[in-house]
Amino acid sequence: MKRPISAGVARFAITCSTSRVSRTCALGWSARIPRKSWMAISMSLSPPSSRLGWPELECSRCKQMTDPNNDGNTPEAAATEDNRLIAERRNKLGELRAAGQAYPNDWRTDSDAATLLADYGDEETWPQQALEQLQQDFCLAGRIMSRRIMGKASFVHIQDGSGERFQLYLRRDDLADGVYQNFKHWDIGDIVGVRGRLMRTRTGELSLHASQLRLLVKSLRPLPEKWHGLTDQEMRYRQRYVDLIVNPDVRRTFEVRSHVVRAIRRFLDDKGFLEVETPMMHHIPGGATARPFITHHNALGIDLYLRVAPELHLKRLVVGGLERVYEINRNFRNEGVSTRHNPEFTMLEFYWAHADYHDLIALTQEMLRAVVSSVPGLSEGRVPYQDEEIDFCSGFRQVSVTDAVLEHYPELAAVDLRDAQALAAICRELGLHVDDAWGWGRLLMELFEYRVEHLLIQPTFVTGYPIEVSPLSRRNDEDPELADRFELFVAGREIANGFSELNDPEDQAERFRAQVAARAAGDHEAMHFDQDYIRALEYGMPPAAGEGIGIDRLVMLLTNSASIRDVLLFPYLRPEH
RNA sequence: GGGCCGUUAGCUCAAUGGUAGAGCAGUAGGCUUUUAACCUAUUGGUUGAAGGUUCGAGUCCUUCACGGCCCA
Repeated sequence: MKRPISAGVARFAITCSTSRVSRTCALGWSARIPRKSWMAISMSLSPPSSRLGWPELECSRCKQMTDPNNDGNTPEAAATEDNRLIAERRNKLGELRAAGQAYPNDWRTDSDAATLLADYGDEETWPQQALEQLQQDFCLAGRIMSRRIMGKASFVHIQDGSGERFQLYLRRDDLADGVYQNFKHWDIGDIVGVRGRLMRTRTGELSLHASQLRLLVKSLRPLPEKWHGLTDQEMRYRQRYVDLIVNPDVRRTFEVRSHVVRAIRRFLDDKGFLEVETPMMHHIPGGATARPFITHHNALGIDLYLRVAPELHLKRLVVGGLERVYEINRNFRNEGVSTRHNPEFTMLEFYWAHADYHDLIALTQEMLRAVVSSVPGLSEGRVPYQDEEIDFCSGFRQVSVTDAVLEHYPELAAVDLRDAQALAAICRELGLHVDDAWGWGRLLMELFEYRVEHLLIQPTFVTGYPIEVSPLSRRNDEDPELADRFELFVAGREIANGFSELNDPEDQAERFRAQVAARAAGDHEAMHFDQDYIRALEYGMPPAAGEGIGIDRLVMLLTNSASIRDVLLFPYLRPEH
C-alpha cells in the first residue's frame, strides 16, 4: 500500500497469468500485487466473487474490500505502467492533441547531420564568414538528445537517421511567436523538424541557426541519462530501440554486419553463384547433427521441424543442375543459450560443383579477405579481437586434426590415435564424458575440442576429420576412415565447415542408417533418414564441395564483440514476466 | 544443467543490522554563442518477488524470477 495517485486513477494492479487487472480501493490507495500473492489470495478466498473469477481484495490500509464490478481492466491500464515522468509527458501530449494534429507527417528534410558534417564540418574550408555567405536553408529532423537553455537562446543537439548528432542554435527572436516558449516545455527524446542556416559557434562547432522549429513527435518515455547512457545489459537487449538511440557503437556493429553480408553476396555473385531460398519448415530435419524445434501445421494436422541447416535442399539443387548455389538465412537449433549460441542464427551455405575441399579452402581465404577489407576501419586485414590481433592477410595455416592434437599434447605420440579404447581412457582421465558407443573418431574430436580448439587464434584450416563425425562428407580416397573435410578456426572458434560432398547414394544411405541407429540409442542430435535426398542422389549429383560459414560468429570477430547477443538485434531472452 | 556475481528513483550509482541518499533527467524561476552549460528552489522509492531471523532488514538466511560471467 502506498499513496493515492494524484491524478485520481488509484487502483490495484494485479498481475495474473493471463492479464493485468486494476481495482479501485475505496480510499483510493494503490497497490501492485504480483502473481504469487495473487495466487495466494486466490486460494485463500473461496469461492472467487466476480464473474471472471477474480477474488475480492482487501486493502490493508482502509480495510475495505475492492468492488469486483469495477475491475478497471481497460487496455490502457494493461498497457502502461505510468510513472510521474511519463504522466507529465502524457499531459503535454494531451495539450498537443487539443491544439491540433499531434502526430504530423508533413515535414520533409533536404539533408541530414552526417551530410552537413561531411560537407561543411571542416573549419578551415568553412569558417563562420564563409558559412554566412552561403545564404542557404537546410531542413533537418531528429531526436532531441540534449538541451542547454540560456534564457532567450538555447543550444540543442539532435540525432537523426544518419546516426550523427547536430547542434541547433535557437533564438526566441528568430522564431515565430510562441515557438520558443513552447520549445522550453519539450523534452529530451522528442523528435523535431528544424529549418535554418549554417553557422559556427565561438568554439567552432558547426550548428544550424533555426528560423523554423516544429515538434514532430512527442516522446512519452524519458531516455537514459546523457552521460552514462544505458549500460544495463538486459535492458539493452530487451529494449534494443533505446540501446540504438543512446549507444552509437551498437548502430556501427549492425552496419558492419550489413557490410559483411553484402560483401559475401557480392563475392559469390561475382563467382557465378546463384542465391536461392529453400524451406525453413522441414518434414525431416537434416543437414546437421542438432536437435530441431518442432512446430505444428494446423490445416494439415502435422508436425514440422524448423530447419537446422539448408544443406540437403541445396544439394538437391546441385543435382538439378544449379551447380553454384548459396543461401544466407536463418537456422534453428534447439540447444542452450549462451554467449556463443542463439536458438536462431544465420548461416551462409554454398555448394560448388566440380570442385573439392581444397578449392573451398582457397576460395574461403579469398572470400574472408574480401569481406574483411569491405569493413570500414579494418586496415590491411588486421582485426583486433579481444586481447588478440587476427591476421587475415597472411596465408592461413593448415593442419590435420591428428597433428594439431599431437602438437598440443606431445605425450600422446606413443598412443595409437585410432585406438578407441586408448583414447577413451585418456578422455576419462581428463574428466570428459565418454559414451561406450563412440569410436576413435568421435573420441579424437573430444580431445581436439578440449585441448586444441580454443588455442587456434590465427585463422587455421583443420583437416583430416574422421568419417565418424562427418556423416555427409566424401570419403578420402587414400584413407577411407577420413573425410575430405576441413573446419576453419579463428579466435578459438569454428567459423567455417566445408567438405567435398558425398555423392554416392549407397554410401549416403548407409551413413543415414548409422545416424538412425545412433538416434535409436538416444542421440537426439543424430540425423533422420531422408529417403528423398537419397532418391535425388540416385539421379546423380555432380562431384561437388560445399561449405557453411556462421555469419554471427564472423560478425562477432569483425566487430570485436564478446557475445553473440551483441551482433543480434534482438537476441533471445526469456520472457520478462 | 552447475558455480560465482548482480537486481535500490526514469538513468548511472551510494548507504558498519538503526531516519533510504547523490548526480543526471523532471518541475518552477533566472540567464540571447552553450557544449557533462551555469545559478536558485523543488518533486520523485512496496530497495526484483515471497517467506524467515531480529526490538529493528536495502543489508543476514531460504526459495523463486530475470540478467551477467565462467564451466558442462
